[in-house]
Amino acid sequence: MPKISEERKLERSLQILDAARRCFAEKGFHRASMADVIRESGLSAGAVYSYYSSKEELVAAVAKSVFSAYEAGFEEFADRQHGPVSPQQAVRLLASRAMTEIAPLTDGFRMVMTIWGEAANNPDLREIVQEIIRGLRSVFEGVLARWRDAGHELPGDPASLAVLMVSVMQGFVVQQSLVGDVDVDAYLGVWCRLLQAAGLGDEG
Amino acid sequence: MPKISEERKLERSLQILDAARRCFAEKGFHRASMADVIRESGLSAGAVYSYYSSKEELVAAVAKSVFSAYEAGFEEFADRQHGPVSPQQAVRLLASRAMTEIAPLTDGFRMVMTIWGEAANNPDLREIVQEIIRGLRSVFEGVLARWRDAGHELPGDPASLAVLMVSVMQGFVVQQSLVGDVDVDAYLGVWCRLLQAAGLGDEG
DNA sequence: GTCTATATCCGGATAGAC
DNA sequence: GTCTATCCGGATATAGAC
Repeated sequence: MPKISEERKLERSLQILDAARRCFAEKGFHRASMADVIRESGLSAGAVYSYYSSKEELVAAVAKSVFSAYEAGFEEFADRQHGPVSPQQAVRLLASRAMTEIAPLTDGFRMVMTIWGEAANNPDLREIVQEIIRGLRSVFEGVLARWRDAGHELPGDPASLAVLMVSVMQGFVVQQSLVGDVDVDAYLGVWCRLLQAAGLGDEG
Repeated sequence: MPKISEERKLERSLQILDAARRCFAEKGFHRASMADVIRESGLSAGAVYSYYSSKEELVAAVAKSVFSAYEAGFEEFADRQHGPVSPQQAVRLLASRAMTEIAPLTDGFRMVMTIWGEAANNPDLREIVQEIIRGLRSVFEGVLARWRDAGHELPGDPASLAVLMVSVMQGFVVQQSLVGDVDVDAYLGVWCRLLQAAGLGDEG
């Protein structure tokens, strides 16, 4: 029998998750200590550990939380069966989702980069990241397949093109987080014009 | 007055660097301990620390070494002033360089991903990585500018297009290192066909 | 349920012999 | 120049009071 309500519990765990995300984004998973997270959360060690029983668990929870809102849009997107969407539109929609769901987080893109780097050597995180990548690919693949079925020509199979389109989004994250000089609008603009020129645009 | 020759010294430091790279690629920078590196190198703690006075220094040296051979090709490329190269050709050449210089290293692409992740939170590494990214961008930018000056139409300015082209290479690294199911030839193929369709190919 | 204080461990770096 | 043994700081996780 819990002495505090479920809502209160959830609220607390989110408070911890948020503090952890900020710490991890700022210093990276390894440089940020549990002491940092505890301080940032405004709670005590005991309290934090009662919600997340290890740092590893907290790391995984943070990684999931960073992508969750973004991923939630995938299904919404897949539901739009009504009429084929152009690849260009799909690019714009998914990019704008990233800008509303991930960019506003403190050091959002750097956090993503940090997660990817950790995922390269941490099976738990890799699993989480793979799911997102596969989901994103399949959204693009669906759009491309429907586009082709609607009578448009594609310069390759939908699956391979989808991988490429995911790459363009990932490359933005890499360059934005590590160099920091990428203008989103210019980036999207040139990508969309390229798609247009290749016949994957709105008038394609 | 050194008791061992300069060559011997260099050889040793490379031996350590190589061992460190393998360890870092396998476990990541933080999970791999100096004890791991020391064991892998076959030398002793004292010896290793006489060549690299801290782990941090070793990490930076490894990061530099991973990119050095790849980067060396940039100038070679820039020297090819004789006649404009198509953007598509540039893509193929730089990709093939990556496949010969980075892919053969033990867990080469995962090592790159690990470096990027660390660079997100480590100013020293970030500097190193930025240099590579800027260099790669400027190679593409040069090619695109010459291509345009030779009378071809571009779907955007060379600088923005260059950023996009770098992204496509980076996205490959991300997906290959984290999902591991990307076929290089299919990937390059679809990218080149897209460039072709957009008028940036050999017959563009 | 939550806090403080701390046990325990591990990793980086060094000291001194050879 | 190189090796072994070791020191020290810091980080995770827990134990026990309230």
